[in-house]
Amino acid sequence: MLKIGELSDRTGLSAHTLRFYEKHGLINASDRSDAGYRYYTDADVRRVEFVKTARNIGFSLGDIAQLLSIRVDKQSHSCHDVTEITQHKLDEVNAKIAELQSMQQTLQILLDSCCGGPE
Amino acid sequence: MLKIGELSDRTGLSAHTLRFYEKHGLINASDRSDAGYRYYTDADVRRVEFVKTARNIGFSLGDIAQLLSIRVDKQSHSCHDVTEITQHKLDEVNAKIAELQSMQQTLQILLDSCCGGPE
DNA sequence: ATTGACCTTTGATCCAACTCTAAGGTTTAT
DNA sequence: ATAAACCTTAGAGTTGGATCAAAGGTCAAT
Repeated sequence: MLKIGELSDRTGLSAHTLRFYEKHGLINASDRSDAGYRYYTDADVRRVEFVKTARNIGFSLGDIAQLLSIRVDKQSHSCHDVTEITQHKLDEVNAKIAELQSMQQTLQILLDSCCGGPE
Repeated sequence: MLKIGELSDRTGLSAHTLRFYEKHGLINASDRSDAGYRYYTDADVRRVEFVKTARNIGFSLGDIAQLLSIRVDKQSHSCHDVTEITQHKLDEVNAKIAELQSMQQTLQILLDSCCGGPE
């Protein structure tokens, strides 16, 4: 079981930010000490990593909460809900990939055309 | 020549946002009327589209300003500068694509495993 | 048992990127 | 020439996400 500082070290997010995420329903400590210290498990580390990736991609905290809730207990969502939300996010992800690939091309052309390349 | 409202219609950004972008050095009107009305060309439309794409991908306004300045007049930057900045952004783009693809996979698995699939 | 590094909470503060408001000037069509 | 639909500016307000501060409690090692 990790304390918040150790989780912070392991994930690169500050303890501040981890508490902030908790307040927004993204990451709950698996346990608390009598004094209230948060204790985290390896599963929590993976959860934090998922949040990091999703944030980095550009999902909002609300979006991430939704994805996590599906990921964790699919049972409690109707099949239709899961499909709808997930498919929607998947569409967004695919659109972003397409835009990034177009930007990638633009940048590559810029790079190639600079030094000694054709204008 | 388009007025700001027409540019807004054409790009889907509000006139507010277009002025805001101007204040931050991203988009300048090609011309002004005597009364100060902004007038835009087709090149300006394309510039706005570039900004939109870059924002959507997750670049900050500062990043975009930098990219635009390179795009517009490569001459005034040293070859080394252009290479450095562009390569850096390219690396970022590639990293984002990788993250998105990993998220894509996660979502796809979630989707497949839901209705009738294996847990 | 005391020190220093950790932890707790509540609430303030910061930043980027908008978004809107107020007070007023301009165009275009009738 | 007047109404409706535009445009101008400066500056204030909002939102989401993150970060900090104050005041104090806890833990591990000496």
